[in-house]
Amino acid sequence: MIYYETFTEVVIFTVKKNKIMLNSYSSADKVLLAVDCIIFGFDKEGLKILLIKRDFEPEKGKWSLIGGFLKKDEKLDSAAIRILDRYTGIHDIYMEQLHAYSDIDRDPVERTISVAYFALINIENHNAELIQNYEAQWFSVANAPKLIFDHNSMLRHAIRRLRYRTSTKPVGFELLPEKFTMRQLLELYEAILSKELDKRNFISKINSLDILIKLDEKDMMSSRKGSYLYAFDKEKYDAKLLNDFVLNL
Amino acid sequence: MIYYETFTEVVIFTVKKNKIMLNSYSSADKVLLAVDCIIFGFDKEGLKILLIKRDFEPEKGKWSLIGGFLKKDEKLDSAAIRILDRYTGIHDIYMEQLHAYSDIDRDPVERTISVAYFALINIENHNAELIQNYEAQWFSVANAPKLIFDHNSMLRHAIRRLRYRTSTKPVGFELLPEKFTMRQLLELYEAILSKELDKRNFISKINSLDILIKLDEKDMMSSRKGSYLYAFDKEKYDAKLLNDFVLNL
DNA sequence: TCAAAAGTGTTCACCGTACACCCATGG
DNA sequence: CCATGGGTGTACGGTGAACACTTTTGA
Repeated sequence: MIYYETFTEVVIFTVKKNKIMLNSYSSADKVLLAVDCIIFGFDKEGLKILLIKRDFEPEKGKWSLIGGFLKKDEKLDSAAIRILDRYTGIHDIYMEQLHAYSDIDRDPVERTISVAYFALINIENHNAELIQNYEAQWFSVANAPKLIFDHNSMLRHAIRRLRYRTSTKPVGFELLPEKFTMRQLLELYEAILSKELDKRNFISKINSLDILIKLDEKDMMSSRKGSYLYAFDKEKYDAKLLNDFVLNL
Repeated sequence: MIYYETFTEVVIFTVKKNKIMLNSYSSADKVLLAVDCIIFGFDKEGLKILLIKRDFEPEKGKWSLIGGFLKKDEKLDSAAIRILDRYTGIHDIYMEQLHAYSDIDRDPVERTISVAYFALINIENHNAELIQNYEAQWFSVANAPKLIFDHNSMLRHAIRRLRYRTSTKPVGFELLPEKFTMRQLLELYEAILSKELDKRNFISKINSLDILIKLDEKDMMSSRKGSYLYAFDKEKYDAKLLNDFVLNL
């Protein structure tokens, strides 16, 4: 095993002259790598995020994103999936890497770099187990509490990304139950974009995407007339997730 | 100092009962964190990237992005700036974090996570020093060589981001010399988007952004008539960099 | 019969796109 | 005088945005 003072110039020259095979970057600093998940959900009250209460010092009692550390033999995507599963029992959902946060003192306990992920889940499918088995709790995005470290900044970042995603992917649907009404879909997009949308324009844009199946079933809860339920055409939906896609709302 | 088996559940419960202040996440794995820079440049031959020849095994003789390791007391943005400066002498340029790459075996020497950055520089301003003092070399993006590790994938990713950035920021200008012709600007955008643009439409869109100053000077090199040189209106330009901005080409 | 939400089309303004000709100059 | 690149304007179609009335039915 060979050790060098620093990588880059030193290593390059030393090795060039001796033609030695490099088999470690031993002298480079190693750091803790955390993964934090911004988990969005949606229900009739609006757009929400899932938080846990930090139960140890420092910052005990404050709310925090769900997070954990990357393991040696794991990639970041897998760590995000593992951490989400551990805290919520949820898997197989939409997740996307957001950004790496690396301010020196962002975590007062120890120098830690954090890679944030954001995830979309539908609350209805998972809420019961969540509340019962885990210490996680849903908060309205609009009035999220103060979070530890730089988590508020991650959240802001994630909301921006989520807004952008609405124009790029049919991402909103990840947040709804299997069957949903047009009104729910509309309100979801309104919550994400935090602006009002015109019902007629919205519906015609959505229909032009051609990814919805209008069911024969009606939801009778919300009105006397009842409103049709919709579901995704899974195949067309997945195609849109992969291919280019534009939706201006 | 207190040690725990793993962070997450174990730590949470142990500490809760004893009300001990946590001052290290000692048992969590630490990893090497690299920073790799995709550096775009532009000249009359088109869009280019700056690469260095890896001069030690493994992968000796192959081309590589410019990279290095994050130091303990440095944030990622600073590392990217430091690494770029070390290899090129260039600083004060546009840089943006791209993505964290973490496949287990992406670096055969040792487990390394890499955070990629992309940067835009104008070749004319820096070329002389670059070629003389450093082992870096410009390659046409269109026929970039095979790169080590997952660097080709980073490059693809960076090109996609750069294309998107053209619609979000007046980013192309970072790549041009201080004074430039409309034709140069057009060709830059054509190179980035790798498609032909209509000269008249392009010019009117650019003019509508209201960030250019038409100089009294002409470039007589390219034609008999000569073509006007332009420069940025720095203030308006910076405002556009910060604020929302849309440019569909 | 009325309250409450569902459902449905049209018009207008703007923007992106396609497209062609004259200008100035050096050789 | 002519070859070369520079510079300019218009017409069309599509899309986003604004906008209002009828339908259904349970209470």
